[in-house]
Amino acid sequence: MERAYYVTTPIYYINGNPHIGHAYTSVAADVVARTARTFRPTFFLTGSDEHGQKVANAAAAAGKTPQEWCDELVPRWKALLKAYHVEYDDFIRTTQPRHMEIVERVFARLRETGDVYRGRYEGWYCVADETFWPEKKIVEGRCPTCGRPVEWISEEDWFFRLSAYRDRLIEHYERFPDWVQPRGVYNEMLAFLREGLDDLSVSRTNLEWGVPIPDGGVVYVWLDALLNYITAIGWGKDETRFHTYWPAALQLMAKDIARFHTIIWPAILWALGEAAPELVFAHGWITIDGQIMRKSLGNTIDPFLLAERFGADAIRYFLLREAPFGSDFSYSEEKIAQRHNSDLANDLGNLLQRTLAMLQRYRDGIVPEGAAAESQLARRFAPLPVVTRERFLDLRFREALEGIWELITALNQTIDERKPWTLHKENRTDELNAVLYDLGEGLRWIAVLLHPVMPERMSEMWEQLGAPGRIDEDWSSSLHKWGGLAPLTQTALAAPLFPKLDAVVTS
RNA sequence: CGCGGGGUGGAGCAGUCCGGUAGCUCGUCGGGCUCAUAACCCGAAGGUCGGUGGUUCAAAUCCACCCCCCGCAACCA
Repeated sequence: MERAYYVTTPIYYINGNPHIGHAYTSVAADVVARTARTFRPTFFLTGSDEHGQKVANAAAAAGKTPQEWCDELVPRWKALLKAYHVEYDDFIRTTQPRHMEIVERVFARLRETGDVYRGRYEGWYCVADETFWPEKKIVEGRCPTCGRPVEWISEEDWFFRLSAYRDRLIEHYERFPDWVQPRGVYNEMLAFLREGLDDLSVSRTNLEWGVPIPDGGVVYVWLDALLNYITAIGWGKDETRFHTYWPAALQLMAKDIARFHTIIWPAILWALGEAAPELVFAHGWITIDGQIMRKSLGNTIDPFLLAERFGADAIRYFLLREAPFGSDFSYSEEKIAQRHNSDLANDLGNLLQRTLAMLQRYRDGIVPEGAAAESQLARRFAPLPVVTRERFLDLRFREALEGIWELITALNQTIDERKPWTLHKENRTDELNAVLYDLGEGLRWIAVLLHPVMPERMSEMWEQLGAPGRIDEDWSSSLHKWGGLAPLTQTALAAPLFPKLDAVVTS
């Protein structure tokens, strides 16, 4: 089987409800996956991380068993993905046998190879916060966050020999300077490596909610969770399938968990004799008034409400257009509304509307024969599909969208310059037909190119144009040349695709 | 202490790696058009690119120092 394009999101930790940040990562991964799918085998994995202390606590607080708690929450996360039109190929749960069995085997194997060994973990521990604190953070024997006295804990644990992989990691970073992106994260991780690495404790003796270790305790959730990326694709079970996907083409996440994916994860993979992923991309945070969105700050955004208010496609567009992917960016409903109105309603939606209205008025809604090959637009935008695909796959979403918007602007300019209403009045039929055809064809291109970002709305547009074939075909055939819109097709003027939002509702 | 990110016209941001007329969106002002969701198109005003010094024929971009904002400082995930 042909090597597939394998893309992953983190598996989401379900100790609470999803917020817009979760949708952000998933949407970005979805756009990449949808783009890849148009021309090669693709596998998009997402899922849920269900073990660990916090889930156990959340469940206990709700008076449920951890498993009950997870079973109730998972549908909510799947609903989020559905609400945002995220089309994943598999959703893995770390409580599934297919995952847990493999985690047990990995743990056993790492013990055999000596990468996991018995050691003693000691440190200052705050019972209330369930957190270990480094010596220098302790304030007069008290927890720096809650102020309660900390205890000295000393227990037997299993350790992963992370320090042994330090040199190889540094080498890998130097040899593949693009394997971690964006650049800032790469620099930070490399600097961290150079400071030195300690071994990592990978067992928890005082916890039961996790993958059990034969001699007692459970596997540390991060080791458990990271392994999902390979348990889902058949590691240790189906070598052929596994190697069809691995190494992953793209592992996507927010930058707060970059360290786990760019230092611990490759070391684990190497310990298992596997390759590191090809690209780990850690994107920025969504901020509100310069503050990080956090449950504890009470400023999280309910993604379901947001999708309802603006439409999922408009939010998808906003998230990817507003800032360069990778940097933090500040969120506000006002900005969403502004983007929606100026880019989607005014530039794009109105372009579709005026085009269909003219087709309706001058040609009974029938696409005319056009002098397609000689079109200026055809020549100017011929390279756009290749450029756009490249940008989507490189996660330069903003640049990709800006490029597509050049076509939208060019079509609006064309209307202004060629004045179809004048051509009609003066009975200059050939010229009018050529302009109308160009507009229809340009919109067909736009629908195809924007489909990965706004699948629902672009499919509607596709139908209104009466375009032939499938919108998610390989671009090298659907956009091979200017002229794919079949003449004599019936178009359908409909209600505005992106109705303008009058007032900005602030919550 | 240290590490990382940021400080660019009224607002929000590109550009900085690989020096060479400072760009985009929104807003403002003026004009055009009437096919269209009071939308679209054209033009204008507005910035000594945080500060100081240095390298250079030339610096937002490279180097040094300083100021301000934010994050990290690891085994909670």
